[in-house]
Amino acid sequence: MNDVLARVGDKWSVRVVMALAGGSRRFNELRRDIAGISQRMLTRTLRGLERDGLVSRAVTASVPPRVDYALTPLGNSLRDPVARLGNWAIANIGKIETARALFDAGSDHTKL
Amino acid sequence: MNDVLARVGDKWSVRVVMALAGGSRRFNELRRDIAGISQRMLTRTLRGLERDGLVSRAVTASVPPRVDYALTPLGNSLRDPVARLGNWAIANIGKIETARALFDAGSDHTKL
DNA sequence: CAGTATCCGTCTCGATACTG
DNA sequence: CAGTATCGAGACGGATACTG
Repeated sequence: MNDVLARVGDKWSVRVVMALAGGSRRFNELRRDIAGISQRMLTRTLRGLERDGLVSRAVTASVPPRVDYALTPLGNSLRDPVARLGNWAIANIGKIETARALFDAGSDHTKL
Repeated sequence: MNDVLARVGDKWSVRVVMALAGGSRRFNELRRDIAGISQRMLTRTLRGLERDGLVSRAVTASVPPRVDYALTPLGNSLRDPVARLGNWAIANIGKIETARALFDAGSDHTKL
């Protein structure tokens, strides 16, 4: 279970899954959608997700080449738990940052 | 938000939060409950969760020393999303391992 | 367009040993 | 009991260059 959670907890994996939530995307579309990801990391993340059966890869032999990525049913089943976690993070990021500031300022963490 | 997800999605953090879901636990109780965690990783994970205001740390000065960890209200609000993620991982670990085996056996991508 | 290959610094993890 | 200190292997991630 640990390695499964590691995949899910990876920041790039989460962003790729979220980017594919709306439907299939091509490589460079993903690259544009996911700000800050390098080509290398996008490739590696997609391979990892593909290996785990969460993402499908469809190659169209043409010039220029075309590769479409999409969530598999398994990948889709991950959307809900990931979205809930994401929503929690968005809702509570303020509290967490406050707690961090307090903790870092002094050992006084009796609040929160 | 990435750093929040990093903390929350971290495999050890998830397991610690799940272990504390039933109530407060002492250091070595957690160590026993969470199979495979090293002392160092448990300490680091607890510090991280404490810093983020998700876990409280109560020291009882005695011999031997006693330290109780528990979820804060904020930590408790995390229980549900984390449990969903954990349940997803437990429910789908079989499918993922099958997918991995297929992927690794099939096309030889040497490495990732 | 969609990758691979390579280099390289940084960070993480786990094992081990020691302590109040 | 509940940590801290230290160390080395390896994973991670960015930058860059090249290719079918």
